[in-house]
Amino acid sequence: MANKKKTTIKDIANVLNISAAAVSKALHNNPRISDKTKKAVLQVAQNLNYQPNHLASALRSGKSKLVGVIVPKTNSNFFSATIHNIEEVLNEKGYNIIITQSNESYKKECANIDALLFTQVDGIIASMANETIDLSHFQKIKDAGIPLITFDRGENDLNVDYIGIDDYESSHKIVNHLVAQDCKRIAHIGGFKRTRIYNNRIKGYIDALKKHNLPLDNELLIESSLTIEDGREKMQQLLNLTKKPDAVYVAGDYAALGALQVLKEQNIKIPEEIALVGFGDEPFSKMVTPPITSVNQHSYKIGRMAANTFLKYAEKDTFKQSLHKQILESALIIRESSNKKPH
Amino acid sequence: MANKKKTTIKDIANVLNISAAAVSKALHNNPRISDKTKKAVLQVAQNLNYQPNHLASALRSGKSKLVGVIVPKTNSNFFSATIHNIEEVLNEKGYNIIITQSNESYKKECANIDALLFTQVDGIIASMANETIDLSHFQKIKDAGIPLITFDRGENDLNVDYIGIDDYESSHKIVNHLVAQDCKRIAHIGGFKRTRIYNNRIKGYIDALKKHNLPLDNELLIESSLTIEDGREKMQQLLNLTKKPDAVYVAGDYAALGALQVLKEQNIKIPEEIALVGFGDEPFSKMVTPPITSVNQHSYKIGRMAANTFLKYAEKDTFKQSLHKQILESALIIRESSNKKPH
DNA sequence: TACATTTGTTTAAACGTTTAAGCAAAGATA
DNA sequence: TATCTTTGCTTAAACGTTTAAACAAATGTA
Repeated sequence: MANKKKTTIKDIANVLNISAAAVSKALHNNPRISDKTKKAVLQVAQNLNYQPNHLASALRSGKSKLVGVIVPKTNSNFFSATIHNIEEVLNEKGYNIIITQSNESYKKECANIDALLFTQVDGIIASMANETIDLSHFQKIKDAGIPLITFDRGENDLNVDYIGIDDYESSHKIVNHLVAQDCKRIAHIGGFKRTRIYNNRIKGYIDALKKHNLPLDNELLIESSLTIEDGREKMQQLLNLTKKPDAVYVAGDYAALGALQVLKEQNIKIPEEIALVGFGDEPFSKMVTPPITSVNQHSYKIGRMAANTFLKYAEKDTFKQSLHKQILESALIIRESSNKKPH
Repeated sequence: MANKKKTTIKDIANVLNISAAAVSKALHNNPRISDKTKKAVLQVAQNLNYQPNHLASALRSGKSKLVGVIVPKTNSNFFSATIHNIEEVLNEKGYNIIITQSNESYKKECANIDALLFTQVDGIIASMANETIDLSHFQKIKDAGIPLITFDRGENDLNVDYIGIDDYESSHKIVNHLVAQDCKRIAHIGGFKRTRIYNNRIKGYIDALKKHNLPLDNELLIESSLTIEDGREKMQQLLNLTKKPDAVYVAGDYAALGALQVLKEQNIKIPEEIALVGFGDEPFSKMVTPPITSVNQHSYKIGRMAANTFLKYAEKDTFKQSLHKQILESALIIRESSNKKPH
């Protein structure tokens, strides 16, 4: 049955013949309330199954104790794990999080921000959609006077905190590894250039090739949406070249899986004929045949750092954000797909 | 810069020299307000960048326009897609959703419920954690007088709405298919028996075997957590049997992937020596080698139905829930891993 | 004893909105 | 003309909390 009347602070006050204010203070363990009263209040609260009305306290205090999280997709291991860690840190401090997904859509991202601001969140932790170029919707968050923390996919122009790995350096690690495997024609199926992290990976790839005096061939550098399907398509495109690559570095594990699939269908030996490297270290990467070399992005640390960065601002009653990057070193996990000489 | 003062309904009223009540009504397009006033209010609201304070209106109206969603994990395609569809339906009706994940933990699920009730959500759409046996925390939701809609993982004892596929029947479809492939010793790596859906799959498996007069061998029926790792382990356990199975039906695609891995490592021909079937139709299932036969759970429809069921209650000011199941027929997607005779 | 301080509470206003009730002015009815 | 209805607004209370200010009683101080 629905619509029971909820117990309020006043009900408790009536039972004990004290004021609502006293009850509120007792519940907040105010030192000016006697232990006797506190005990009585707690007891009655329990008996009446009192549940504080968050809306009322949030309205009065101006703090909702809610933090919004915006991610492109929840069904990636990286984002799922990051969210989990954000939650763990924030729950401990009495915050709850509202997760929203943009599905890589700019429009959805705008809607998400509106919804979160509408809910009066105390801050937002976000990773941007692929589609996003214009940043004015993020400006709304800053205008609302609440902290905005970005991670993985951020933009310098926002002038806020950012937590992520060094994508440029990660590309170097990958190319270095492939060169050490005697690869000479290394292709890159990258993400969209307009997304900063993918652009950095591309830059890192290009610069690393230069460093090793490898020719930079335009047909070896392809932009992709990084879905499984697109990974297949772009791999096929590479195989259609007259001068095929001997290594392919894919900027995402899902697309790498698609690429792997195509290679196997065509009986191309991995890593002997073509070595394959992914990015993101999804759980399936170590489970497919052959296991795919990938880059671990420390979702654990990133989530915790993002949450702690928010908390830093939340404690202050006034603050000013500026571009402040916290960059973690990524870890290249070498597996069979690129390892020609196992120990 | 932080902490700008926000524009309220009163600020608008002051500018126009009318009452706050008139502004509120104008914003809600109340027929008793003149068009002239409405236009003026809208104009001023825009100029002052007025954003309604959701907390205040929610407090006053008793409706937060927020719906809580609880899932075991967001990084599964099924749940991610379901959430997306729930969101789509609810957003259209002015609701926002708060996603929380239990990570299959009973404790976390309790915490999630507390957090959602604390946030004064207008209803909760939930799929239960594997660990959950005791249901008293869900009782809290009913006690709060808000609708509870369960999907995929529910329990009859809760006496609320449930939306899901027919797990029992799905097992029949799988066994029927495997029998048609001439399989005689069909194993089942199932989920935890205490979880209703997995129990139903197990029951369906057993009854289907009986129907086909196949022997029910206890060592062929294994309980698993259905992670990739556990899938590996349980597959190995089956391979260690003196009388190996000639088909394995795994109750989840992640575990099926682990099983596939082990089979391939040991050069067992799929599907000739052992046929493999998964459950859930994760995106990777059609991409691995060989592609895994699986069951599609209609996440699209389930999400929309769950959302619409909630809306049905939300519109009423009083309601009574009871066990009401909406069961969808699942779809068996036959792929190479179990298809001995392609067309 | 007289005054100051501490303790434990109450009163009342506030947070920003919604809404029932009231009311004056304008328009309709007869 | 007198009365009824409609229109367009205002007033004031309410939602459930928090909190500054006030205050009485108890305790401490000299």
